[in-house]
Amino acid sequence: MAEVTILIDGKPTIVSAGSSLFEALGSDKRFLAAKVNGQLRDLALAVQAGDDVVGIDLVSPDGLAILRHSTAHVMAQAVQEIYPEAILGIGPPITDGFYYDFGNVAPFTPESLELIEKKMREIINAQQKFIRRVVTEKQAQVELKKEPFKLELVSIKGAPTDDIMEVGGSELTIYDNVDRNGKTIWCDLCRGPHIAHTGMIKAFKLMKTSAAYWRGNEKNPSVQRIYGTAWPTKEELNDYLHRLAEAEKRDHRKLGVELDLFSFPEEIGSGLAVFHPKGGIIRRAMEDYSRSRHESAGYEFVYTPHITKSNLFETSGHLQWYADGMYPPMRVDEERNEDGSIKRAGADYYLKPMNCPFHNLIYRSRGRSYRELPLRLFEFGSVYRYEKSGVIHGLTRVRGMTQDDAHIYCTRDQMPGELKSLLNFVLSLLRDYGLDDFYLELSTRNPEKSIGSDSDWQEATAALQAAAEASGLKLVPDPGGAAFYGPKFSVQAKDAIGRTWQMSTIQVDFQLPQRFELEYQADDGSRQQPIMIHRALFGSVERFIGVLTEHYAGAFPPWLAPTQVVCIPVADTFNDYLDLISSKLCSLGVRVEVDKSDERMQKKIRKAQQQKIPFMLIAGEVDQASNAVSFRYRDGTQVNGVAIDEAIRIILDAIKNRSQV
RNA sequence: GCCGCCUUAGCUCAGGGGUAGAGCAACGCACUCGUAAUGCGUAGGUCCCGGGUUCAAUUCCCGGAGGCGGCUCCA
Repeated sequence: MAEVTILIDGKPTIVSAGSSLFEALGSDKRFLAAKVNGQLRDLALAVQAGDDVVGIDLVSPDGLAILRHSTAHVMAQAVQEIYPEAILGIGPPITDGFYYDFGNVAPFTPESLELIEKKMREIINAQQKFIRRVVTEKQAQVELKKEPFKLELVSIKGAPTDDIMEVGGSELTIYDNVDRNGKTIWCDLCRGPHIAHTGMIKAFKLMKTSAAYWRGNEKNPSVQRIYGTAWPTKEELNDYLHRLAEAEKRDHRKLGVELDLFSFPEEIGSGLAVFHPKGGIIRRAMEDYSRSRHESAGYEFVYTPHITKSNLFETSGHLQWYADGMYPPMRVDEERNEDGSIKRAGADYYLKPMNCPFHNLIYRSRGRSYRELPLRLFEFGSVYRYEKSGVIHGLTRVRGMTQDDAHIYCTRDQMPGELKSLLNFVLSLLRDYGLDDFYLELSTRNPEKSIGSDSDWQEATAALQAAAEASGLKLVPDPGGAAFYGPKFSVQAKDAIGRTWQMSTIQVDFQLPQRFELEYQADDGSRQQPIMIHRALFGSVERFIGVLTEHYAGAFPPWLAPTQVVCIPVADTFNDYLDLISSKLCSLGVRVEVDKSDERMQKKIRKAQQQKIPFMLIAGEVDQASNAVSFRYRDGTQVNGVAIDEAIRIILDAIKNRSQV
């Protein structure tokens, strides 16, 4: 038999001509696909001389994606068996799972998901093979005549469609699902690759349903989407479900209720939060620390109103660009005659969606000298944005929020240095709040949604890029993601369970200085336009509290914790002893309570634990006799017999150092 | 804004065409206790709001508000 040489994992290997990839890879069941000359292929494909082959393991990212994509196919097959009228959209793998879109079908319900899961299990048990078949465009059109979405995909083939799994590469392929008797049960247009047969799906679950727009466009018809997940083993599926449950436990909306931090009273309106006393303490501690850091970094504090006449936002351009995102105006001072005609024209006042126009007015309230630059104006500024009802989410997406907003006015020469030191400032402050895993995203110009000269954009983008690179952090490009007036980078932070949150944004702006005709007098006596840098560090205070709540799972470090110390007497005869310690702590500024309720001490511990209070100080006869207390921490560890002075020092140190306990 | 689901005591949730229940929390009494729930008792409801059907609606229907999961959007 003829033999050919191929590369396996880069090593020349001799295999018999016509071998499948599966055979070439030693019939190793760990592999479910292979990368051939850089392209993912089915294992059933025959090797060609000179092929560069790498086996794709089930546990690799590519392997998981293939498994999930194949599971999506099985789901689509199940859906069409139950709802024959359903037409197929697309079904790609996504992070931790997959989805598939269907047209011409009523919304799925939890009951229909159960039916579909059951049908999927039948298909999996039948071990149907995925067989790849190359078709011409004509053939595909004939075979898919009942699948209008697929026909649309066939017709756009050739356009760069790398992100669509159904078509791509140089040829059109259909995958047939074939049963043990060789009969084709179902087929789907797909570029593949797939697992060899459905029996390789060991663990899957349908997760949720949603409506979506065909090809993600609001103008297109709506499709019904089912999300699912699939894993190599049942254990991994269970681990994944467990991770989801853990994430749910740290949901700040849930913790906000349990810890009595904040709420969203229906009476006020959607997306508008109130902070309760305990949430208020966290907020004040955060803000106070931020203020003191800003003060030492050379910022000046300003205050501006929440509403303004429309002309300010006409000057800034917001009314032209973002009127949809603003609350509608209030018309004031209008007077009408008896016939309803206008006697005196009123003025439209708007709630402010941004602080920058106000800061610009402060800048130009008098002449400015180059000696004043960089001028750094800081404000905890409340802004209101009319977010669509469907996007509002706890504290992370609201209609009313407080930005820790600053605008830095500087010369062109100062800009690169200012950006660099700004980024360091931002990162150092975020670290103090307990976030320490970052990367940066650089959002550059969207030509269709922006104004300004190319050279300005290029200069600003280069300065941002240089500052970002100097930080040594990973920089991810976000082409076209910039706001209309200038490029920005944003600091993305990873939380305790690895989720990323967009935190600070740093944005360069040539436009507003021009629109507001901002000037300074340079050292040669000429009048120059300053550059403006916008930056919010928390993004919004509300959102930052939401993120920190989830990051810490409600167990805030002592400096932020609403109650820092709770004193628990073993019996109420020790109340007075703990009162003494508590009043000492209190006089040192510690937020401390003595639990004098009628409960047993175990119950008090449980209560303090549920409130996630950092320090429990327990005292009974043994402690009192030696002028000591016993510590219990949130993780259950205890340190007994700590002398009172030492205990106070431990608590004060943790607060002062902003350390976690 | 779009699609689906949901809304019953402070919280978590059961129930169901004949005006309602549990656990926890709250309050009271007893218990005085060494590291995550002592016992007993009391009180607590416009069953989200408005309209309709019905002898009767918290329950069924329509509309609205709010929430949840997605989609879309995110200066």
